[in-house]
Amino acid sequence: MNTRDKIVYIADELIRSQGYNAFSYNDIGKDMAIRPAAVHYHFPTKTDLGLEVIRQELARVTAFRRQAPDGTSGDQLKRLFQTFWRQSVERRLCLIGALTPDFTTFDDPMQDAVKKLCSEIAGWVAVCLEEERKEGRMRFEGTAADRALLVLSTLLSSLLLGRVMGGHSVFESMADQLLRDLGADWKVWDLEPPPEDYDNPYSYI
Amino acid sequence: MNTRDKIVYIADELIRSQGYNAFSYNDIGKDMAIRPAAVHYHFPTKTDLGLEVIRQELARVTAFRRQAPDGTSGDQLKRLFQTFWRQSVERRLCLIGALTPDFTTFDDPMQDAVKKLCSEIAGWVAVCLEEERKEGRMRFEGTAADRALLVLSTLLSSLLLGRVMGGHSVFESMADQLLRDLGADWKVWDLEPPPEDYDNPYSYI
DNA sequence: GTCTATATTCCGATAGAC
DNA sequence: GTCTATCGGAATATAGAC
Repeated sequence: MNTRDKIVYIADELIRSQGYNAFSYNDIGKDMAIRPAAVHYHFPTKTDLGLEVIRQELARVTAFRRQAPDGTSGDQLKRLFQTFWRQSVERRLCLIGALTPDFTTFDDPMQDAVKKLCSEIAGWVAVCLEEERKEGRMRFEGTAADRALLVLSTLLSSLLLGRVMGGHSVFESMADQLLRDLGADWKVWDLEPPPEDYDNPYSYI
Repeated sequence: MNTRDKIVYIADELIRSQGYNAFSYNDIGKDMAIRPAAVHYHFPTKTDLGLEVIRQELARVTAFRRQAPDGTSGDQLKRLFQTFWRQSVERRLCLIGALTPDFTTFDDPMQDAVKKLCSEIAGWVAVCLEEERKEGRMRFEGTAADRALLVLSTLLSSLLLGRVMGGHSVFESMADQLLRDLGADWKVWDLEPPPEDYDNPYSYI
């Protein structure tokens, strides 16, 4: 992995574990044994770096969706839950949960990117939910877009609360209730242990 | 209101609108027309100030619960939803949503206080949910404690996502789904407009 | 091209004036 | 007691060495 990608990788991890405003170029430098200023060569401003972290995340989601066969919305949702499960175990947040709290402190380009991140992810989940409902494998009232926000919220908050209230039992409990409310025919416990061989292990969202 | 309480009041507002790590003593000073260092007289360290913000919030919740008549768990939940509705309109976060993302950057006393904040609020909601279920006014599977986390998560995230994805329609949609899943006999739209005459208008949680 | 040394600004915190 | 002047350090960012 080249220096530039390594910087993005570490920034991604730091954003999820400490928050965007709490990490510094110095933190990145320490992890890579380079000076903070060297990071500025690759990403002149912190916004440049933040935008790239978000861009790569969205690229991974897009790639995943593109290579997913038709009619696998259920599997895609399982993968989503798996990913959050893994984040929970490693006590990290998803990008949405890590970035939205600091939203008002961002400059315009970052705010736009965060908006796009949220809407793209929510849109993906909505498509999956709609198909699952159409196929009779899930049931819910209202629009799929509304329901997608509820799903995302629960997953997102389970990571926030899990870190504070001890253990990933929080994630498991909340994901379980969520799936029950949706009438899903699978449970969190059915899932494989979250895989560790992603291109970027902190994917997706 | 004396200087000390005014500082706490403004700190509370800044934490909810910008996040804990993003606000400074300088921001407080600007709002009050005093120097940043004057704030240090009242609260030597930022932790001292953060702890007081949390303490006052919990005191308000405790006072509210104490003065609430028996058998009003439904009304208490309505008040909770009302409060979140108001925060949503004013584009602020609840304290839990504002503090938990920065959790790993806090020192021990702040971490303990945030833990206590979460567990106290969740405990309150759990008691209300349990009573509503017992009285047949709500229905859900699993423990009330687990369900309380789901309720809290949804409310919390609706504020996070609402600021980003435009308008309080996010809160209204999510709260509506939440109440439907619980089988509540009331809807968000039934609630009075959120009152503005609290001791501290940013209450509770 | 890539990184180091350095500047600048702002943070939280202390010492001391009134 | 209450607040102002100021410190030491860390943050982002720039200028220039290799």
